[in-house]
Amino acid sequence: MDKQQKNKSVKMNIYNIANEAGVSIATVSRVLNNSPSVSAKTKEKVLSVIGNYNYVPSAIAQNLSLRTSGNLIGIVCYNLQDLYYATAVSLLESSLRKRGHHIILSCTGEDYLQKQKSIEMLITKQVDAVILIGSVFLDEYGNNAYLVNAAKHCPLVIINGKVRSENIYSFYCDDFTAVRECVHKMYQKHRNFLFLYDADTYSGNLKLTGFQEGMKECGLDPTGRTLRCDPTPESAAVRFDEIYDTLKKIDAVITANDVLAAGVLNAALRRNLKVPEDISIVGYNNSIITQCTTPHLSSIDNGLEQLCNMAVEGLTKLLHGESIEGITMVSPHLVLRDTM
Amino acid sequence: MDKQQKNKSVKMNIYNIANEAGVSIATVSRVLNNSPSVSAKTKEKVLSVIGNYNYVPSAIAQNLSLRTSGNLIGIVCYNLQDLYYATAVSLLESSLRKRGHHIILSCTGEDYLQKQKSIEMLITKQVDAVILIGSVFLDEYGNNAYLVNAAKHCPLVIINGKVRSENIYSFYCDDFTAVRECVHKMYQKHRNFLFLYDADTYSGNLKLTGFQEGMKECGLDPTGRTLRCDPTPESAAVRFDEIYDTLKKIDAVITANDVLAAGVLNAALRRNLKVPEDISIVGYNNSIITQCTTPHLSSIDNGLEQLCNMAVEGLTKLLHGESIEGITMVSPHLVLRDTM
DNA sequence: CTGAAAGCGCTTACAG
DNA sequence: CTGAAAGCGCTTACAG
Repeated sequence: MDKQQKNKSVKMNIYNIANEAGVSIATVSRVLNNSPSVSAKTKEKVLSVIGNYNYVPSAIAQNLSLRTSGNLIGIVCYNLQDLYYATAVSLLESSLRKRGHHIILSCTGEDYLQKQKSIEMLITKQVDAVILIGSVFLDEYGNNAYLVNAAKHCPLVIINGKVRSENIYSFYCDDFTAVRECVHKMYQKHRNFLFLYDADTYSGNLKLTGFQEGMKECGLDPTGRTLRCDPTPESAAVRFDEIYDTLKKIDAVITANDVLAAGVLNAALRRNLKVPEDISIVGYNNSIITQCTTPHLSSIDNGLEQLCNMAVEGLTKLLHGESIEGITMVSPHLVLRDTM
Repeated sequence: MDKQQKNKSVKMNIYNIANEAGVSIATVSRVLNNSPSVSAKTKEKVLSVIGNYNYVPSAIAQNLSLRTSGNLIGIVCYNLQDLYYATAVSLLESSLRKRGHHIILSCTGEDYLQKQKSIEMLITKQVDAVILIGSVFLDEYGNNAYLVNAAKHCPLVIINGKVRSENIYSFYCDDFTAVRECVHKMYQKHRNFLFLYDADTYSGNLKLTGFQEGMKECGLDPTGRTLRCDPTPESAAVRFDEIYDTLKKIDAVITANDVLAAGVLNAALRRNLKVPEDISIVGYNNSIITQCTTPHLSSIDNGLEQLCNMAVEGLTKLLHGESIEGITMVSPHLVLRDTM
């Protein structure tokens, strides 16, 4: 057999290797697993055959045989093109990889059926746990049954969602309070508020209701002052422009993320408004976008890194048989820059 | 056995189910696979036991038994916190998921050893293929041996990298020509060029050399006019400021991505430069950042979506036994907005 | 329509 | 130090 052929990608298994080396599969397995009880000579021979054929044992079969898991963690996320989720997945991935886990990733958007399908697939793949990021949506009957059901197979970790049920662990950011307090703070100088958002996620709703509650507490009426737009700066700018005159000169805007805040800032500058003198703008996520604009955006930092770290730490404990709290909350904080 | 216990998460296997239903595992398997040759009565009985125990068969074991693959595709990417890579992974994931594949994700940064480890892990997990995004780095000997080796096990698809070898398929964007032509275009009005970049990836180098070549063709000396900075707007702004006076009023800046362009724009505005009258700025990636700034950034669109689509299409063909080109190139184009 | 048996690619007691 | 055998959780010819 010439070199050319040896390197051919014929899928080798342990039987082929054993045959070629003139030993039993048990022996091949032993050298694969560095068992001390193999003679140097045999070991060398087997190793050379393995090398020649570029043989790599199947982790799948090893796990089956050893009754061990594949150290797989499923991540189901809402939308990876949103920097927030991308950052979350990135943080989780690196943290989990350091602990010897591997990631199966699925992005599902708002479609709960797709989400359900993804979770079922992950369970089928024997994942040790699944992590949902900002992707808790109700099913057609308005409940979380599909999550409760999934949790019978492995722990479910939810980031920025809250489900109280057996074997489900929620980690979320108190966006409600953050926005509510932000309204109070802005109320010191402003009266004409506007809230812009672009998604009906759990945390999106916390922000929205936080805004409404804050306004009411300040004796203001939130009606007509919460607007949904598409997830682009342009859409935010257009919505802002549409409503600016109607609502008698808006002077305080909070947005559900920094991209929308940038859009509002653009529209405000286009109108020759002075920021923050004429209008204050506060974004959300404290992302790199805040530093891409002139002036830089003030933004609410939702402690994503902390959230992800806590989630992975919690998950690690669970996988080690320890128990953890069902619900963990992180407090966000306002980061002041130039737009407020 | 009460309901409480039934719902307990005892890992069931096909033997337990068969026992409980009073049939053989073959029969259970048949109802699992919807075989027509099971009596309605038996089927019902088995199904009820399966339901009671919330049993889900192991796809791992099924694949082993059927000698089928798990439809797993490995994705190794450089840095998911960079919007460019996040978008790439998102596009690949949704496209692959539609075709019935699942994704194992690994983010490795610049560390080639980590990259190698990730690729080996993926092969061990029996992936059908691995896709590398912007993450081709040379090993300590300055070569790609670890990739060539990996390609003996499954096809390697490289996005924004170029490796010519058996079973390796490269899809890249002609960033060299894009930047080179951009320099020529800017040369119509400008003479004082600057190029800012933040990573030594393959495509990063294409952009860099495209800039140098373009300048030379225009009779300009690129020396000292290419600067590396950190991947933040602030770092870009600082580097720009440092060099602005030294280099006698820079009036044309090209950056390796939009974040850096935003940083330069900030610094320029801070100096009260008029954009684009006093200085033109062109970013790269045509990301959402371009629309977050005032004025909006002109940017080179590297056709990421097209690249990802072509890669997945190519991969699908490969997996169906068809053959495809080893190297595929996509042409980027300049998108003019307000900064040039 | 149903079950016993062999097999997927591995590992590890158990003998020798 | 080495091999034959049983087992991981499945599927599917082969008999009946």
